[in-house]
Amino acid sequence: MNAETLKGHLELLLLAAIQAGPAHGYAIAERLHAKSNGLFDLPEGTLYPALHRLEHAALVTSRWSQVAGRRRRVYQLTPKGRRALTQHHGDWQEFARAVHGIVGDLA
Amino acid sequence: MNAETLKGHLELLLLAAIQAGPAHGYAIAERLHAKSNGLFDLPEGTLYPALHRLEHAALVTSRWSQVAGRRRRVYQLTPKGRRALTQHHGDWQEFARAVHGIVGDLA
DNA sequence: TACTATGCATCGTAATACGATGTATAGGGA
DNA sequence: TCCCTATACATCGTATTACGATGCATAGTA
Repeated sequence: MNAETLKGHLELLLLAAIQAGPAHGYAIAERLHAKSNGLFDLPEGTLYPALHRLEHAALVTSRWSQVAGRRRRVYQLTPKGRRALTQHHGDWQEFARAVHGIVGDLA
Repeated sequence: MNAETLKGHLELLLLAAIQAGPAHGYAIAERLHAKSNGLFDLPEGTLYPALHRLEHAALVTSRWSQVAGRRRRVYQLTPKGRRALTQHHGDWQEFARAVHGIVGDLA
């Protein structure tokens, strides 16, 4: 997948993945990978800074968890995050409709 | 519209707009504006560098034109540009399907 | 006269995705 | 035992990008 394709939509995807239930970074990446049929495969350099941005923006909170000797940072949506997700979702639909209106002629 | 939303999809939109028929920069922006119901309103700082990138990549060619005392640079798709458009269109559909698969649960 | 629309262009900035790299644990295969 | 892979976190530096600001020029309109 083109590197630039994701830009501007990553936040939506992460929020949506977390909305499905609290999860740590690795699990979030796996959810996105599975639900996209393998299209999305977030590298660490993309995933973790993005999660930190979400937390900094108070859209998610995190807590440390210890599972089988491995530490995990588990993320959860805040009410603000849920609102942001709704907003992003609407924006996405509007954007996708607009793109379709332009390239739809080709189909 | 969020500034980042467009990222990575601008090339597709421009190619699609030009595919509808040769056009100069201003006209291309108007087509996108109209076909998106006003959502896309490309500023010059976005439009012209992007067109230059397309030409540099040999996806479009340009020729100068003089209309009513105003000079215009008219862009046209190359065969390579047409192929790129097809490719981008496929990529877009794949991407949009994947996003829908992830956020679709919210609807 | 001044403003708006048309039409081109470039520079600098901020944001972003990501490759590379590093650390650490657990488990399986050679 | 040794090594590789998967899991799990993190940061740094780079390239790319969209875009605001700015500038130039013409035509029409208020």
